[in-house]
Amino acid sequence: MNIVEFAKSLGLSIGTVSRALNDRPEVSPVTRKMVLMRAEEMGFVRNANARRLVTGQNLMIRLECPYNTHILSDRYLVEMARAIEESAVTHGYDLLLHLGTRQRDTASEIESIDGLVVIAAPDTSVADIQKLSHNGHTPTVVITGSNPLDYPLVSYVCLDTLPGIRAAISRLAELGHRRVGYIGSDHYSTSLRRALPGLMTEVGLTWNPDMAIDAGIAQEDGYNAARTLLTLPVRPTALFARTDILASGAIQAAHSLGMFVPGDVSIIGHDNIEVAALVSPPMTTVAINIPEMAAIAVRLLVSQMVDKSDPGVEHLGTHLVIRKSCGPVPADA
Amino acid sequence: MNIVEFAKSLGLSIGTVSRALNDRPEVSPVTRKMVLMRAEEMGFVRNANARRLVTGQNLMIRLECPYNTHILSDRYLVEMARAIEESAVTHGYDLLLHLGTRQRDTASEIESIDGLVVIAAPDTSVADIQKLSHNGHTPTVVITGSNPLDYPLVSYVCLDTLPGIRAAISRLAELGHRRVGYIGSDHYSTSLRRALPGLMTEVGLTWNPDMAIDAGIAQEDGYNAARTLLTLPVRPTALFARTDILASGAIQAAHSLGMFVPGDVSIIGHDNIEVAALVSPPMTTVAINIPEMAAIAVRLLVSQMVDKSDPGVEHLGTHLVIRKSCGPVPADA
DNA sequence: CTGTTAGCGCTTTCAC
DNA sequence: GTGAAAGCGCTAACAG
Repeated sequence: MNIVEFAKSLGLSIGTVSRALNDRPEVSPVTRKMVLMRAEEMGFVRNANARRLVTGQNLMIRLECPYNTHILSDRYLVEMARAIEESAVTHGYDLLLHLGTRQRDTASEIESIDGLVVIAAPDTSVADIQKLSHNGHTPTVVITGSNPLDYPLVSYVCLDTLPGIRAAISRLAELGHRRVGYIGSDHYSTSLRRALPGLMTEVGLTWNPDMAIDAGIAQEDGYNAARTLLTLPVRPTALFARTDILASGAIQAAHSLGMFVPGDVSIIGHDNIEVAALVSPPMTTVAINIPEMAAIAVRLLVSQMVDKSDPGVEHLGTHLVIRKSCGPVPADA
Repeated sequence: MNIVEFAKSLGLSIGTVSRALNDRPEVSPVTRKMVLMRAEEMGFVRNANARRLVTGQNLMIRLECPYNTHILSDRYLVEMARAIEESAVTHGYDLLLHLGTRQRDTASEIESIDGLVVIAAPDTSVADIQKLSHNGHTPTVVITGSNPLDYPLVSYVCLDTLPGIRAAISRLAELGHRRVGYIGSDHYSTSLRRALPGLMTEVGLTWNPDMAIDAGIAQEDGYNAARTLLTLPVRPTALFARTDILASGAIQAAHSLGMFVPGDVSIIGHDNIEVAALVSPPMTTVAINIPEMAAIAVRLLVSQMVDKSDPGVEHLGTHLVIRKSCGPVPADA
């Protein structure tokens, strides 16, 4: 059934019906109510494609995820997608999903979306963003774990991780630790590596470059790095790992050396992915406020799409989640 | 730019251009090549909404996920989404995402999709499916961890979990275990509870109803159940948990009792979610072939959408993934 | 407040 | 093999 038949069955013109359905002010309350009621009754729904064609609005945004989600982890992705969808829906938008599995040119649907949310991976480049946003012609917001890219035609939601990391190592200092090992990943943040010495001495820890290892991204990398650190002649009494995955490897390494966590060594992770709460012991870690990140992203995007405002940049902090993987420095250390 | 301007700039009629772009046979090879080339050059892309309107094809399927993903876990969801997207894209379809966060009536977009993939949760009902599929009017496939629902107007992809579970406990028997505890979840499968006694005695284990606990779904439930089982006067030497989440709780329970896994107690999970590989020790578990499940789902859906064939039902098995949480029965037990 | 009508951009007959 | 023209179902501008 289309609007013509529907209008006919009500004895009204299609114009009136359309106005009623669109909640326009020019239609009498009585008529509107009647139209709405009968549409419900008869199950009449307007053809979305015709509406999109004539209005030029798709009410659809695309979520573009990196293929390789390493850092983000699946939990991150699902939570992010869920939060973005929620925000999008409240603004009246639907969510189209690209999980990065496709080869073909995405240009084929250039006009089928109103905006784009890109979840950036560590290796996302300016060229990627440029292509995805069609040189900035499609309103776009990029969600990144670090800093904005050098491409000002799109919006950015960025993470300020330093304060949260400072809180993490500061907690270790309060627990009496002095020698804290760092299991890093230059893959994600070379800036942290640079800031770390200052950060550590600031909170009262001793900085020792031999206790900072640039591991990779896999759990095994964390395992190996932790084995190295924990078998040092003068070993660290606590470890901070740049990701929970690395930290979970570190926990396994401690166990493999017959050490208890947190009895013999304290461990802190970063990201608060699902695993963090499920490992044994549950992991103290630095958490990202994903719903807020998503809400900010959608807000930036909507203001580009609807208000035609310029792209913007917003920052967001992290916070420490305390579980059971940290304790006081062991007496014999 | 629309097709009129584009055609004009080529000195052709819109009919010819349209035919060339649609790869119709009636157009001369020379013309076709020219049209395609210039479209690329000039960046001309046809308006998707106009095409959808006139063809009645949306080339879009919706993925409907349960809000509460407990069992499925996020990994399951992401992998499933990724696999479904991949299959969908090879068939030319895009993926619309509903993560179950919305309240409003989905009827508003009834005609904007060609088909629907529903990931069923344990509590998904016939009424849910009926509503989502618009009484079977929208081609639909339901992916379920157990059996088809009593609603034959849609397709189903089902999991045959029993053979995989049999393989799991059979492995425990081979390792010399006799007393195996079961941490179940009637939430997911009451059928397993019924089949278990037979299964256990079949593979050579002793069946003892006191060693079967109906836990809940949270990690803590697995923890509590395992504490109960492992402090029995005559305790089980191995545990099989219905989900990896429960199993991860069981590992923590063992640690809390000063037991080593697998030295003192062997533990097997089910589902092979991300966590399974990351806990300490990495968990032996029963795995689901998610990409295959997704591929089957999309195939069933496409044959409904394109070939107008009737809904079907397909089954799929699971397999055991051996990691490090199982070992021989301890000598003193 | 309501009815009439001109498109939105495309596909697809129907002529030639 | 190509061009002309009739819609697809809707919204919005224009009359009344």
